[in-house]
Amino acid sequence: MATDRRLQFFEESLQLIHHQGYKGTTMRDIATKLKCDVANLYNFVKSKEEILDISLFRINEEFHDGIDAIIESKHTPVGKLRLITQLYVRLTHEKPYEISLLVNGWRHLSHQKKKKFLAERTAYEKKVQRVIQEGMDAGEMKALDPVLATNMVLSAMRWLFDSFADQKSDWNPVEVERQINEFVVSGLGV
Amino acid sequence: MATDRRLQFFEESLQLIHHQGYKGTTMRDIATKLKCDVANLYNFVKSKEEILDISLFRINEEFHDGIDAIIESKHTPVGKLRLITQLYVRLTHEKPYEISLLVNGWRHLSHQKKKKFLAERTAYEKKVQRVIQEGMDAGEMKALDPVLATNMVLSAMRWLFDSFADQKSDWNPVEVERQINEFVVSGLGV
DNA sequence: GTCTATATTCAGATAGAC
DNA sequence: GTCTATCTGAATATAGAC
Repeated sequence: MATDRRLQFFEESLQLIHHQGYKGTTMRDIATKLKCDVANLYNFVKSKEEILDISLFRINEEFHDGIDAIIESKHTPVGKLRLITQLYVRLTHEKPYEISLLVNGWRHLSHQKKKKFLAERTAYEKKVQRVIQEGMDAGEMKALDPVLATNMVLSAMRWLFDSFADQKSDWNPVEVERQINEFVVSGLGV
Repeated sequence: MATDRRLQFFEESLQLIHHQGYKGTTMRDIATKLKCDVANLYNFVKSKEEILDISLFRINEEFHDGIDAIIESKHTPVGKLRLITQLYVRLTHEKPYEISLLVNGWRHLSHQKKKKFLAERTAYEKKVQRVIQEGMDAGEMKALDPVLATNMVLSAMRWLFDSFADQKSDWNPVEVERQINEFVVSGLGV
């Protein structure tokens, strides 16, 4: 089917981009993987840039929608933080190559798109920061610098996409999530 | 002086590589920054690849030597882990653009060099893992998966190079290190 | 160490036939 | 949707004069 081919095009592209980087992946590399000619690829996107744009902003929106749902929920700050790490682990397990774009690929967006991405990223980091700040105010978490604490929590999970993308690793995502939460919650806990 | 120019060449190169990526940085970009012609750059290195090779393996060795000194010291596992995070924060503060290579740039090493780098990195992650394992065995740290715990601890600091490289941020590295240790030690603590 | 060429290769993208 | 052929620009690197 036509859309199957399109789907395969995006899948193979993102895998190559993860392993070789965006600039290190050529349209020829992708065509070779799909066993077709370079010209074919332009049936699916009108430029190489579109592969990055479309994939990156789609996963970005999915992640941010998830965070918003959690923040609007009725949970304690610690409970919300648990759900946020759970969301991140689940998304990363399901779509490691997409998450790879949020970690590394974004640097190669065009100037305007990069500005948009970074503004959104900052806004969502602030939302997580607010959860942590509330936890500190409520005495549920120890008083660290909230910016620093937010960076540590989010960064502590930023190796997962690489590990989930790797065929040789076979973490159980539920167990990973449980242990990450134990680390993060007691790391911030009073 | 001649070596000044060479030093400046490496500094500007690494800054550009940090911001634009290795493949995204051209010899032309570097020449423009140095206000000289592209041909000049080949006075300092015989290829673009050498910029990466030389800088990356130099900082790698510095980091690994530091870890070895800590591991051979007479400290408890928690004490050693503290010193390792302290070393990482200090190095990252002093040389954010070099650390950027260890986090991202390594992917663009040639096949053989990449193999060598990854083998060394794995070996040193195992050394840190052994410290954490000893902490768990001694009852100083809670029983998490040691591989997972090691990844979380190291990954939790992996945003610092980006922040230290950024002119707008002005973290106090000593205070950063203190808070990271509080997070990490109580994150792993029983 | 610095420049002015210039060789060579490779990348993204398009035209047009089937 | 697929191919062949091709354009255009850009990138690494070198030769050789000053």
